[in-house]
Amino acid sequence: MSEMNFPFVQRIASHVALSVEERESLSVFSANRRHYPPKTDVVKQGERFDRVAVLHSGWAIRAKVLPDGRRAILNFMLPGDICCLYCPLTEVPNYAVTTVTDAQFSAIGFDQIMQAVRQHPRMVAAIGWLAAQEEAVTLERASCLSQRTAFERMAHLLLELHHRLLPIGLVQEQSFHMPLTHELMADSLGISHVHVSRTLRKLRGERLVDLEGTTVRLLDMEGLERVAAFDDLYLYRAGMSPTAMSRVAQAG
Amino acid sequence: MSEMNFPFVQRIASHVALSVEERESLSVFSANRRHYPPKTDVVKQGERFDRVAVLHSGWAIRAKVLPDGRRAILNFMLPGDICCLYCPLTEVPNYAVTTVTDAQFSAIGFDQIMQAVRQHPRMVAAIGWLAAQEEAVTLERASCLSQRTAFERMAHLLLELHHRLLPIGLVQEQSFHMPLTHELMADSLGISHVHVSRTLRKLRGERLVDLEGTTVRLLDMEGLERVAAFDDLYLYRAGMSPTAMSRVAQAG
DNA sequence: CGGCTACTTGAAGGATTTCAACGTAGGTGG
DNA sequence: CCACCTACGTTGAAATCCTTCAAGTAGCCG
Repeated sequence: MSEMNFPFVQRIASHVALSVEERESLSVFSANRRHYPPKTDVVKQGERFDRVAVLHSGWAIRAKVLPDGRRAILNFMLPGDICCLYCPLTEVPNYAVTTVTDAQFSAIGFDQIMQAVRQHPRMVAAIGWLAAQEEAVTLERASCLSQRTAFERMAHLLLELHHRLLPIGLVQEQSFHMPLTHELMADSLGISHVHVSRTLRKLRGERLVDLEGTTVRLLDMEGLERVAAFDDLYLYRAGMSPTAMSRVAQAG
Repeated sequence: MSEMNFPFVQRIASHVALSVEERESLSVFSANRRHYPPKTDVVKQGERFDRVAVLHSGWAIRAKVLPDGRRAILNFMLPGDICCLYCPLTEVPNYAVTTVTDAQFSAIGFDQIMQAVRQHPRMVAAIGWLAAQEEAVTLERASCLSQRTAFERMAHLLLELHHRLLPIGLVQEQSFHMPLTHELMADSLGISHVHVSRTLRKLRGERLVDLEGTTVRLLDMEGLERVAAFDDLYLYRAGMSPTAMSRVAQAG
């Protein structure tokens, strides 16, 4: 086995203690690894796609596009993220997955996953854990759109990215690389790109964050969390409990 | 087996041809059926809950509440809906499930589900189908919040409810019972309850819908769909393809 | 009948969008 | 190397959508 430590494995391993064999079994999620240039559709909305996708490197978005061109970004995908878990079933996703930067994806067939699950029942928990996190991120975004002001949403987004980049080693001293245009943030936060600019300015003005090019530095985490009503529990940081583990591992 | 035709089964059967045995096997989802009065928490946000919930009758909401009391309704739950699919894993949901009307819920243990799956591998597809629909509804709601105006959102909500109530026999001649207060709609659409009132008035003014008490009548479906940019494909009405069926049924 | 909850309406205010203009940086071809 | 182009970011001013506040109505239930 080549490199058994890509972000997907990294994230799971931080929640579930994996045996060497289990770890190797996860390599199916690294199969068919393929490179995509920026702004490329990996999965097209409304077109046939019957696999599960895993992002290994780079940033991507999952988005719905309206007939008139308006775009809603459902969530940002970071290395190790999974998506399209129901595509083997529905065969036609109602959202698109599009790269933001250069990115590497795997598209895994359902049969390959089930084979790994049969060998190692705990795979169900490993996959489910990532799926639950994807759901959690998306639901919290919906809650932002529904209830928070633009200012609060922006603060929340930066904290969310911080908390998700941390476990895959992409944060150094409260700062991280964020390769997003204002338009991407706008479509994610449900505001105009002009207002993104103003909102970021206000965050800087209040000494909550600092921006240098594509680098974000969170100057005042507590202040941000207060502004955003950020509750990091929603990301299930605690890890998987032994009881949940054993309950779900019965699956095989 | 008592009554093998509750909405949960009804909806699955309309997508998957079920054998008598499979149908009976689905009765695990009717176990522990329990009644809840209106405005009662079935699942509490942040408190332990490690089962899968199924709504048999009545209306409910799935919502996130912010520390300061603001509430985002993620989706409305209708008879036959499933939720908390990841709760056996996460053990602590980051959302609440609350009844709107009198309602009957089942809470099913993960082991019971897996037992049914072992007997009838197609159960995976049946459950997955409902889960995919829940996800679809929630994502479309997020897209409404992100990109649509209050007017469009309201039109979209009414169409969504219509399309979801139809397959469980709760629509008569374009009209249906909607036991929602303006405040519930407001928290779902991300607008104030005052603006819900005005928005409904406008919909009536344009002869798109008619309201009598809690009964909604859609007067102009095409007009509504145009206003809402409604694409009913997102609900996967087409049903499950044989290829998807066989692919996923390998699970057992 | 009183008290509650839900709905409605008007008026004022605030948050956000739109429009328009300008600045900057990077990439390409002459 | 410069000219040009395009994509991205910024800023101001006006317009719009929506919220908040306040007050009034209607229905329901004790």
